[in-house]
Amino acid sequence: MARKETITMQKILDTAFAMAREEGFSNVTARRVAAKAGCSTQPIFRVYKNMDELWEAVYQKAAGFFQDYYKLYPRRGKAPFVNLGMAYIAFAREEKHLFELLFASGGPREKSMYELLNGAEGNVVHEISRSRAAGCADPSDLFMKMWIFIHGAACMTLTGDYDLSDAQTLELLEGSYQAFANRH
Amino acid sequence: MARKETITMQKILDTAFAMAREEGFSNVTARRVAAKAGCSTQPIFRVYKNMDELWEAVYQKAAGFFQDYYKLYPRRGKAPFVNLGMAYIAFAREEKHLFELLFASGGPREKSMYELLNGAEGNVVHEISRSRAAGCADPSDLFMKMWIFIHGAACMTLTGDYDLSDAQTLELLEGSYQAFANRH
DNA sequence: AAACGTCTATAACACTTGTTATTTTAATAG
DNA sequence: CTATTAAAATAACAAGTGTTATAGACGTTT
Repeated sequence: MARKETITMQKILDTAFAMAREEGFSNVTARRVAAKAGCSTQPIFRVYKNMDELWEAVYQKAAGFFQDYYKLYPRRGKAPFVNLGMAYIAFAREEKHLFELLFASGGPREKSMYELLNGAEGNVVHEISRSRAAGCADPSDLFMKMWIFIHGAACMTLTGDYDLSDAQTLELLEGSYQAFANRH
Repeated sequence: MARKETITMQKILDTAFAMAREEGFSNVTARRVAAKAGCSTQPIFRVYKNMDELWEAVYQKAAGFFQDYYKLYPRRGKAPFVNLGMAYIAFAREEKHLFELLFASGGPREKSMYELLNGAEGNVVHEISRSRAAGCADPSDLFMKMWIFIHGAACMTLTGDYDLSDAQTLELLEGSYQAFANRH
């Protein structure tokens, strides 16, 4: 009845996501995706209404990718905030382009960090509740401070102003956590 | 002997800088600058070899702008790091596009933050020396932690995840400074 | 007033972008 | 084997980019 589909939606999305990951989100253009997928631009616009729709799909895939990354990252620290920071900073170092897209671009597409973390299984919000149950006086203040600190370190990896090993980062985060928690 | 110059280098640079400040660095294109300056693109390429040269000049002007901003910002905190943080975070809030260009873009043009701050008069490096003289045990560790924290808060203003008043920020920074300083 | 020299404007080139119209290809149904 | 039908390729359009060649405008000098 008709010709067989060779370029699937999945293939286009995977290609576009790989490009966003390796070359940066701004390099995900119609012609470049087509070239990397080994086809013309036409199949893209068959399965996606326009590029905005593909970009949105790439963003969502990146969000899921981070959540998996966070979920699977080894818990080496004592406090949940420390583990969150370790995963977040490692993600910034190892997935610079995705980190920029998700957490540092400031674009309109961007979810809030809270939302993005809350979506992950084993999410940090549960861990905050546990902190409160464990007797922390002001967990939301601690959360904010740790979050600012973690985000700062992660963003500095993008500009090359932060380049510490995992062991050093672990020590840094443990120390900061203690410093923030042991007050008033 | 010749026609009078109407579009000066200064006018072009001022126009381009204003655009970078108000509309973002990526909107500083040859035609848009020309339109805003009320001329054709030709005068731009008379005084600048190419757009890269103008962009570099805009970047340098932004760097000087921040240094003036930092120098003139009122010192309301007790510690030098707190004052640095207040100015830095206020700059991120009030000059989003310039902050992104200078401190959060990750581009190849970017100076290190240390370099950028060190260039300012009344620079923070002097203030660190004073901290050491004042008896702080490990000023470079304190500097790093405060710097990470300050940078984190500033970057969060870009994504809308940090929106505290000056008074709240002052309290936050004073608290963090105390937390970081009272450990070793 | 005429000529010269320099600044500006106009127009064009080559390239990239998203998007769409048209044509070709291929697989199935009769 | 032919006709149908959907997918893919080709080509084009309109808008944007940096850059450059050409033509025009203007002030100074002779």
